[in-house]
Amino acid sequence: MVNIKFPDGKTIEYPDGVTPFAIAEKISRKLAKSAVCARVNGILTDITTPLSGDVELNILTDDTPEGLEVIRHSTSHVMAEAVKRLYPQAKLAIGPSIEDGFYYDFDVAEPFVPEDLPKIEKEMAGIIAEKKPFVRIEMERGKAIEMMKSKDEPYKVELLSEIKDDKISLYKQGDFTDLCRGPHIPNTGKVPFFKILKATGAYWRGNERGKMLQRIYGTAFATKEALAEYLNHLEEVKKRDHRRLGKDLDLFSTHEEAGAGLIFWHPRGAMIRYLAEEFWKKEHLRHGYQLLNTPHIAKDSLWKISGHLDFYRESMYASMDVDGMKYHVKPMNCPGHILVYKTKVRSYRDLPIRWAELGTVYRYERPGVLHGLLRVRGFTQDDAHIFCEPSKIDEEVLRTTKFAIHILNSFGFSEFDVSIGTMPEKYIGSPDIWKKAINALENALKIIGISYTMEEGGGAFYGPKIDIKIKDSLKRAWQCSTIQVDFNLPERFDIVYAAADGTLQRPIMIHRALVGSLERFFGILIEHYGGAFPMWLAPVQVIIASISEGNVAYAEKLAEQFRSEDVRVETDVRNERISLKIRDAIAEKVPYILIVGEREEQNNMVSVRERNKGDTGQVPVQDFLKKIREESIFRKG
RNA sequence: GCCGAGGUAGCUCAGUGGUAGAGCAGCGGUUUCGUAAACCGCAGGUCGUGGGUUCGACCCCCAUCCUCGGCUCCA
Repeated sequence: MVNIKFPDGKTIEYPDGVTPFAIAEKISRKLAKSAVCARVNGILTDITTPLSGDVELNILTDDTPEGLEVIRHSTSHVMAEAVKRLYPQAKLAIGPSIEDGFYYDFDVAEPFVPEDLPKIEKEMAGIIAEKKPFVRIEMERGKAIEMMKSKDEPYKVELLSEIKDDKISLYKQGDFTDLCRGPHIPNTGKVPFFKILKATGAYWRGNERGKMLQRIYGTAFATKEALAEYLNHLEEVKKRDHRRLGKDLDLFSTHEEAGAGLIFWHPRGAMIRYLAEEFWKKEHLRHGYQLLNTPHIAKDSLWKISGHLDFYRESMYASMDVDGMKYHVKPMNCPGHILVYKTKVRSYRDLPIRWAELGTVYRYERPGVLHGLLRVRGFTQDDAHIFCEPSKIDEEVLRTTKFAIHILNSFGFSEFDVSIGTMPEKYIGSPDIWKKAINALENALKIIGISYTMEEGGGAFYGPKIDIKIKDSLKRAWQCSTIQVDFNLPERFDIVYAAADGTLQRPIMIHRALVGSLERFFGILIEHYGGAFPMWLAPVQVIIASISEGNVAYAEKLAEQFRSEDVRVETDVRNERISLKIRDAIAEKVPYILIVGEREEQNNMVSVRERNKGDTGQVPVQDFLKKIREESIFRKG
């Protein structure tokens, strides 16, 4: 007999060799139907594995995260079988479940083309209809290697030869056998609602110099609704794509003539940038920073001292000749700030010095990685460098982190993922000094009470860092803030301050960016708001639309009045119907549309149409102005 | 950088070895209109760029630039 302990604490006896599935059937038909796998004494297993001894049992249904993962993993096996049926020459690599779905990598002579995907989907449907059981097979590693050799699956052989255990497991459905830890769903008929999404290239084991394989991505969900919802979500993401909205809303462009990854800000985009910059500068001044401006190019001697020519060369553009000397476009602002520091003797009384600059830098990014505003070659960092006494490092990191969160909050973000990056392989400075810095970062985060993760090896070459990722309205995470301690540059540039005891001491430097880069953050903002910017950032806050020719003068008079009060207003006095003007203004995602005709003109009123609310009726002009004046100040989206 | 897909009018897209198309936007006219598309007309393209094959290339081939989906990278 086996004693089964259930999650609710009850223990029931079953005959030896009973399977979780049989137990589920006993409990209810519904449970048996939705059961996907089981957790037996904490270990995920097949639902068909016989049980013995005393076990704690969790039956996992298709609506649990583990259940869904198993479903997706099994679907990847089904897809692999389908591919092998259609393309017998294909070699299998790996096929895990991932967030939101799964993929499988194949080595095929001809890359998959989009037309292949429906064929594969159809084949999968056939396999699913066959309801073939997933059978777990355990065997000696050597035997498995033999088997995969005989099947001519070199990638599986390679994987097997690296596994430490002698006993390995395989899963078989019909004639298709794959190396796999499991668990799996009981049979292929249990694959619920799936979709193949795309085929791409991917390196074997992620190695750039390795073989390029072909990867097929797909997803699967327990219910039709969940799949539909996910596909819907993908549509929503597409609709909010900043490249799409950037074009539709006339915010920015890139140009083949100018080069890849170089952004041109159009009037409306530039207005949003101006508003963001203005806010950013004011907040910095309020938080104890001073502003700096430094040049875009500098002689290679500067980059030699900073170490960039040694450590950052791949990301720097080639030098240009100026009077027989080599100059480089700057990839970072820090050396410039240090030069300013060095212009006079600094006292401990001057510290901390906090210098901020919206500094434009240029970095070489490989052509394949460029992406709209999110990955570019020229961008403006919202940079700052803090020079402080070593004893003040905790305090400054704390301050900076709080400030970062304040700024991000102001732009409408309130969820964060925080991590600390530790010493990478390529680094400068002593390990001891690194340890100290990491402690400082951890202390600061502990004091604030933010939870964080450690990213081993995730630091910059010159020091450890705190990274803050924001979550946008679609729950996607974006790296924005970074706070980096630097024990190294002060050393390289030999910067000092006069301490209280009259000795010269080395300050600590903290590099930090809050929104990261203006280009990237702009892209994030566009997607976060779906182009519908809050009042304080909206490039056009109000469109005044005239009903007919007779009201044009009134519309323009109002616009002039609004403009004099710093309202960002435009008029639409085209010879068009009001419904067309409303339609166009809605497409531009303008917060307020004011409709003015005879009725409004006579009483000095406006008819208000609010974004997302529709027609909200007539109000006196002064009332409307008062309302939007207040809204324009309000931040946090 | 690697694998794949793509680049035709301002935008979205059709076309396919034999004279380059539509809708929207633009411009002109008519209409003067009350909350998500009035009507008529006009104009707009060296089909990303450079070579090649061909009697003839938007179409086929090569190179190159740019974009997209991934991989890799991301101080």
